[in-house]
Amino acid sequence: MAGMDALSESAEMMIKNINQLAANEKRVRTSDLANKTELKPATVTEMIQRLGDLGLVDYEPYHGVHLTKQGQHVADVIEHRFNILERFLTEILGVDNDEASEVACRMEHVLTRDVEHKLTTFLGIDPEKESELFCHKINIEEDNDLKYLPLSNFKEGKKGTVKLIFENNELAKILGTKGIIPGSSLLLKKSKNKVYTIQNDEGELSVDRDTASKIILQN
Amino acid sequence: MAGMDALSESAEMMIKNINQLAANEKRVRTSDLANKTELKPATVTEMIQRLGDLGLVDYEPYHGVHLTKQGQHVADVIEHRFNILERFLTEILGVDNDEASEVACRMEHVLTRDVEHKLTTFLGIDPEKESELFCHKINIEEDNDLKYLPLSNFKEGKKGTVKLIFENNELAKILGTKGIIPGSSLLLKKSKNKVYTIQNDEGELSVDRDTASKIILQN
DNA sequence: ATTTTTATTTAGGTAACCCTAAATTAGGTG
DNA sequence: CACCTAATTTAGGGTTACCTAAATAAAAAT
Repeated sequence: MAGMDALSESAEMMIKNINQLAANEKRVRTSDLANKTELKPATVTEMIQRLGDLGLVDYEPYHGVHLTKQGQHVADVIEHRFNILERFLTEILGVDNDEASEVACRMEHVLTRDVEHKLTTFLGIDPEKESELFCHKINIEEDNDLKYLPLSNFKEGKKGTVKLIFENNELAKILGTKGIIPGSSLLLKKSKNKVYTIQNDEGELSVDRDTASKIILQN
Repeated sequence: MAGMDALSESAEMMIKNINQLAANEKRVRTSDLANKTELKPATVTEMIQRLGDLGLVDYEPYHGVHLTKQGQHVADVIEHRFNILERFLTEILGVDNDEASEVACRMEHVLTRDVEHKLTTFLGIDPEKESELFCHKINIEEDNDLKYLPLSNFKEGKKGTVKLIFENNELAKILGTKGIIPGSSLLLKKSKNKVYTIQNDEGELSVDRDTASKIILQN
């Protein structure tokens, strides 16, 4: 592919903003971008010219820009990374929304594919839903190298150790009565139609995907 | 304070490298920095001149640099952020060492104090040890806004809900028999001499700091 | 102590990002 | 359709962060 070098943060931000404004209008105008980015129009023109040269946007002087297929892909990746980071910061660390948004917006540019992927699975996001939502296909390949993994992303027939259980107090209690507590082992017998059938010393039970996403295992 | 604007990533990296080389020699030479950073000597000279103007290094032409108090503080903050990020990436996400190191090295420049702090407490690091290790005093103030918090960083007399229990399988089992499972409530009665005395429906028990750092609560 | 070698700095150049001010184009108005 | 206004681009300037090549200072060697 052409232009495979890493894009600058500024360039990625411009693409992100073009993508966001493109929701309203087909061709995004220079002044709208200037407004959104708080840059001067002249600066925006310069940037989109550069992006045009890189084949990331289709730029017609005096008539705005829109993302090329390649540019759209970049936008989707950035968008996804932002969402993942923001969720991690707010849901797990408890960072307040504004700050989480700002920090995520800076971090999104330095995430690698692998870290993004691992963070995604750590958050227990359904890969299917994910690709719907973010238009960014994540290849799930082998996750055997991931230390912590939600049950929802576990493989059939795989055995793991429960490391932690997220969120739902009721849920945790119920699972506890079935021997599913941190430290215990379990086997994922079947995952079919979003129903996860697990087996442990005390027998078998099935849980839904939402529940499965809250049980974090080590494989 | 003078020069309170955010430093560039390049500037922060240079300070970090000066600090690391300073372990061997008092005054760090241009060529050593050039080697370590893979920049040309002329570039290094230019950078350290800028840092000198900012009061971050003490620069004597032809005789190398060393960090000023102010520069040392920047180095300590960066170092700490790097360590925290690296630990999170390897220990929690299971990212492999080389990639974790690289990503942490990029992310360290965009972490805010608050996120750094919350990540630190999330990892269950003892604030005391931390300041020894990293020479970077974290003010622990109010952590009431943090959703997830290890017992080791909980306040005496505070009640919380167990959200998850990390790592030690044996430990989790034992805690489980005492009613400490995700979803259950507990009260931290006393934390003294690194012994944490907790109370719940089933009675009282005491745990050491290491154990306490593995019990994550929601307050 | 002078010379040679090596380290360092200065000088001058490029590209990315930002700006302001001046030119230009597009699009609506009379 | 010529005109005016608002949007846009071009021209020209500044800073940071890199570079190479030339000059200079320090250190080592004879």
